[in-house]
Amino acid sequence: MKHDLRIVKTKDGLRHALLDLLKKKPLETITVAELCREATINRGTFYLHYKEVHEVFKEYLEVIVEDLKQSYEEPYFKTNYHIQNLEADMIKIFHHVKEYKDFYQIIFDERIPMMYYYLLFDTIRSFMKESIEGHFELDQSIQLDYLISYQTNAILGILIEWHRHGYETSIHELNQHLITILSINSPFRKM
Amino acid sequence: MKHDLRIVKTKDGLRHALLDLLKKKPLETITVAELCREATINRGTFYLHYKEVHEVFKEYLEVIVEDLKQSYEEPYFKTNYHIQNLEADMIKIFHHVKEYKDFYQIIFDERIPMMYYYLLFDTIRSFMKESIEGHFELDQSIQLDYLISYQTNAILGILIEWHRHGYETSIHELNQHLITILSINSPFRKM
DNA sequence: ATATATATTGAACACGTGTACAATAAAAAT
DNA sequence: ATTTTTATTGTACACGTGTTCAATATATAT
Repeated sequence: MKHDLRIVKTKDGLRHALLDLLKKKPLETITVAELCREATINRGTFYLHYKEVHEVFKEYLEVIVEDLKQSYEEPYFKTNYHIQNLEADMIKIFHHVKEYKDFYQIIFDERIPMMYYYLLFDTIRSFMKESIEGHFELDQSIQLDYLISYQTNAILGILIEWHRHGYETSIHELNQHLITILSINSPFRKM
Repeated sequence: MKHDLRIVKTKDGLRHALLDLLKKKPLETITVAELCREATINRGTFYLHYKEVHEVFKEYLEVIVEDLKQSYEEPYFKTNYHIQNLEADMIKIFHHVKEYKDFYQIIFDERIPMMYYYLLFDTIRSFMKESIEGHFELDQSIQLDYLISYQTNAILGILIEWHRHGYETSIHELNQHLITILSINSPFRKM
């Protein structure tokens, strides 16, 4: 009753059709009508399961976010919050983004709604929270919120820059940059 | 010949109508047809000047970005790149965002396209570039790109967190958080 | 003031959107 | 195997989109 084969078939058909269309044209130009034509599925049926094309894409994204979580959470010895740890964590994210480059090119596209960015932000933020939490004794937890969002978005800033460089920078080079940035990014360190 | 009154009147009418509609409903739900009805302007005329509703909103944003630039670039004694400077710079941005809170609530809305975020990113990034450039002797300029984007997006991370807290955190408190973050955010500093 | 240039309008078109409904097909339940 | 449930389909509707075109209105230029 919960896994009606008709529904599964419909959703799979739409997902498959979207992937095919994405090879030919950008996400923002794909209409519901076009997607349904490609999938040979009635447009009314689409609206029984989704509200917009984005929701179909979002299902792919959830798989990718799951991969990001797993690649990040794979067991390794977590010592304290220090630079080597942050590097090790981030290099995993770089690998993941490179692997799903085609999707991240869509996510960072300027025509795409912020929701995807926030999905990525929240995912990485939860890792960052794990890494940071408990390592500082702060009075108010609200301060921690700002710190974590600061750090999370800083990393996303690197991904944005990577995106703008067409993902041509190698992961090794990115990691070198990260080390440099983290070493420079000490405000009390006079130059 | 360059300032045809008819064009000015049309554009003003559309801008005014958009502001009125924004008081009642979110940007993403405002259609071209609706905007033109509100402005009593033919829909065909709209398409002579704009491609979508976003382009009308973008004209407001350009005014706001101009204010951001001016509030940031107002003359003050720039010493070196150190924490006090970064604070002074950022508190100006906080003030500016608070003043135009209504617009930033739209910009950070999850349904809105990334273009507005990037517009903000690029604006702040140019300030950050000024602040940072020349204070570090780096071999390749590409490294600087990543550093600047890292720092810029980190600040935007604070704004995102502010947005999520409904802009209820006071500017004074935000600045306190920033000081704490900058003091903590030294990777070589063992806790 | 008149002529010229052009912005605006209204109408029409093909296509997309979101919804509703009865008819049909295909699944699950017995 | 038959019944029951429900997902899918086809059709229709009002509305939005983006474009074209001749008619009109309103600027600018002389």
